[in-house]
Amino acid sequence: MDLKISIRLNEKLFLRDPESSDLGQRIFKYGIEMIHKLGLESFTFKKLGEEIHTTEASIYRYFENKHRLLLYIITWYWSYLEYQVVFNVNNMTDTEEKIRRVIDLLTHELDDSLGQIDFNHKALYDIVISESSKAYLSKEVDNNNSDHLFKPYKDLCNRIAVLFSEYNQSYAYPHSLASTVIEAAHFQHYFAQHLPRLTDVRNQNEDQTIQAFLEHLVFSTLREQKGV
Amino acid sequence: MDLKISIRLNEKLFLRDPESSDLGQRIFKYGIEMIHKLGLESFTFKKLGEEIHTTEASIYRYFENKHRLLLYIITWYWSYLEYQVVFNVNNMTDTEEKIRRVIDLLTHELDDSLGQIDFNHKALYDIVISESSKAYLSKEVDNNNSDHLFKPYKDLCNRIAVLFSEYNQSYAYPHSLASTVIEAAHFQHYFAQHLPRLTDVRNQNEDQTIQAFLEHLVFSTLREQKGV
DNA sequence: TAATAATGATAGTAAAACTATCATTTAATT
DNA sequence: AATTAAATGATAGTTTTACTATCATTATTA
Repeated sequence: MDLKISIRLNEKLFLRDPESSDLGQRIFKYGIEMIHKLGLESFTFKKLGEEIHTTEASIYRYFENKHRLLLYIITWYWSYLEYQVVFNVNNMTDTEEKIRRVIDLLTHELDDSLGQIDFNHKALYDIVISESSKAYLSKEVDNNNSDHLFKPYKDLCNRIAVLFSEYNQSYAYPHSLASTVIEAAHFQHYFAQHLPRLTDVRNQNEDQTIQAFLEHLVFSTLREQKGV
Repeated sequence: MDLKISIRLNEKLFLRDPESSDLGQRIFKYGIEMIHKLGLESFTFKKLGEEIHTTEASIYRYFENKHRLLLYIITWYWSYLEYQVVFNVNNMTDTEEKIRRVIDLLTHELDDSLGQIDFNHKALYDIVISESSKAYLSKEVDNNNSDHLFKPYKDLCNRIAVLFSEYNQSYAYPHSLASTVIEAAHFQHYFAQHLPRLTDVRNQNEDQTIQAFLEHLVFSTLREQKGV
């Protein structure tokens, strides 16, 4: 079986679809690589152009600016992750088990067992951890939101919230808990790597510890009021 | 009684102490105002200079760049907040009550009952919500951390973690829970204002709802294992 | 009152963040 | 195979940002 699932992203994210050409795909692939290496602040289209032997101007034909490229990359991640969530949870019957699986997916880098990904997904996960909030923490948020650019994030969040509600119908904050878990999964990683006094997570077993922390957090919170 | 508590911040945050002169204080005060208005990305020292009738060059004598100014502002906030926590919790005996008070402080803008603050503290709180993570999400994190620039944040986090441990000695993740609560307090506000589908918090009673969400989260989590 | 420090005024540089133009290569259509 | 259209490359140029440097002027302090 050699099916290629391709993720269609909102057309407002780009000027020319990067999936549609070799150059576009290189911009995506090496964009991830270079944002990872340089950080968003030092990353420029000029530098990316040099790396992939094209010009600044050519890259500008695909993306309005580097923030849009970041948003595209992050959105790709949200979309793929939601797909993974649906795929993984699909044949499970137990809600608790589903939630555990979701937390597992959130705390580890993307799984490529289907062999879909031809870029550095460790780098992508690192970018998600350290740059993703910059995708929405900007003055363009409201405009971007009107253009539905954050839909994949919201969809993912909502899917998790639905599981929480399924687990405990009387819980009042399923969406807030979902977004908290998603965000916490990321910054606990970041803190473990850079500001260890803000976390109890150690470098060894980083993923598992975060997973354990979040599982405990979620199930304690959801059980508390169960049946009340 | 007319005491002026002044917060001494790490000297590596600035080139010349902004507290020490009228110009420095204007940079701080109107820096908050303008970052709030323009967002960090569009904010420049040139624009700030025009606003306060000084020159770009003069501002550069106080701060290396706008990120340092942001870090200074955010650090000021962490320090003041820790002071508030200590002050407010001081004469309480019940740990649960202390924790509730801390969550209350985290979810509301800074209290100026002492009349210490002569700048827009609503704007400061908004900046903390939408810009503070940019203070550490950069490639300079590790260097900044070596210079102890995040100490106030860590101290605050630690103080909260200690309360959590006091409440339940067997809880394994007090620091992670503390940083999660701090961060969640901010982005739940942000989501309520800009991406409402990521939260259950409404615009009315925003602060109280976030407070209720976090109290429930914290106490459920801490109670779960109590006595285990 | 002299010395010192802070600020203002001005200028300048390097890089970032774009936009524009036109030639050339590649791909699609007839 | 010839024609046309689309994508890319090459080059150049503009505006803004993010600084640094210099020197004159205005406050402070000794």
